[in-house]
Amino acid sequence: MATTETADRTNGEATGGCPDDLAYDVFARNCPSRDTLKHITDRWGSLTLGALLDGTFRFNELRRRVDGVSEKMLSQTLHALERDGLVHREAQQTNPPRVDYALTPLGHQVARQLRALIDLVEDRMPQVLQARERYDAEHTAR
Amino acid sequence: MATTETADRTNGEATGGCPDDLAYDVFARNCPSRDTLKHITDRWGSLTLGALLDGTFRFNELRRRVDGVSEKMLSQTLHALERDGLVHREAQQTNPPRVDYALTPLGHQVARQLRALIDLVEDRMPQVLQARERYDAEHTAR
DNA sequence: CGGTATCCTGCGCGATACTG
DNA sequence: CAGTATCGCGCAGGATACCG
Repeated sequence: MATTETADRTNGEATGGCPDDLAYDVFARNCPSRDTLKHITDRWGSLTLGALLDGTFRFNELRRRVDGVSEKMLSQTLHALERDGLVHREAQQTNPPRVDYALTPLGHQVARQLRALIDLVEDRMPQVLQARERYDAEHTAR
Repeated sequence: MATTETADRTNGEATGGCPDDLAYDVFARNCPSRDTLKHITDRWGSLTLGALLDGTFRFNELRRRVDGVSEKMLSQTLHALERDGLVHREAQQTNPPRVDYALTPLGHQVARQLRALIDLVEDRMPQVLQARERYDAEHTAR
């Protein structure tokens, strides 16, 4: 079991704590908060949380909303987020099966912070693109 | 040139825009905002921006603050962030050389959003760890 | 529909060595 | 000190096939 998590678990996920076990400092390696931050900010993690801010969705609905995610990665991402207590999974024992994913209260708090970041980035993209042009211009001739 | 960026460029960085080129929707693939979000939320990107919120730092000072980052990855990360207009690089032509890195105004806005997320995660880690235990308990016996 | 099991590949990233 | 150059490994993650 937990097959799709292999990569995740073999990764870091140090069960040991931070130097000071009261503070969870992401800047220290071997701190579990770094792993959680990674789950959240990961390519698919961030987009999945962002998508779930809009409501409750079924597996394939999510796949469509998070453009480009594969079945495997969405599944893996959802498991990690569920394990961290950010996503709630509700399966109805019907045929065909129906599974709904939603944010937990904690997940909602996180997702809102994340969304604020995403909105900021989207809003400032013109500045970013402009900065890139400047940078590239200076570094190609140089 | 741009040697360390190879991976980055070969990646996505689609110069084409989003379907609608006025909105930069991270949920759509091939949208440049997704790349920028990646730079920001990347393992080292997030930590580097977070570290720079505390002030201006030299290369090796940053290396020490962002525990575990290699020279190569820090260099690469800083270049990406500088290119996106989030980090300002100021080199003094002295011997030994001295280079200072600081956030741009835009970088500051982004970093503050990011920091809010990081603080939230660190603050809620006990809940996360508790959720993990519950999850693991339910899924190992099962 | 809602996944899991497997296989395979590219590139993320660390280690090491070298430069100005 | 502040990087770049190069090599190599390992995992992220896509493609495909299969299952309840």
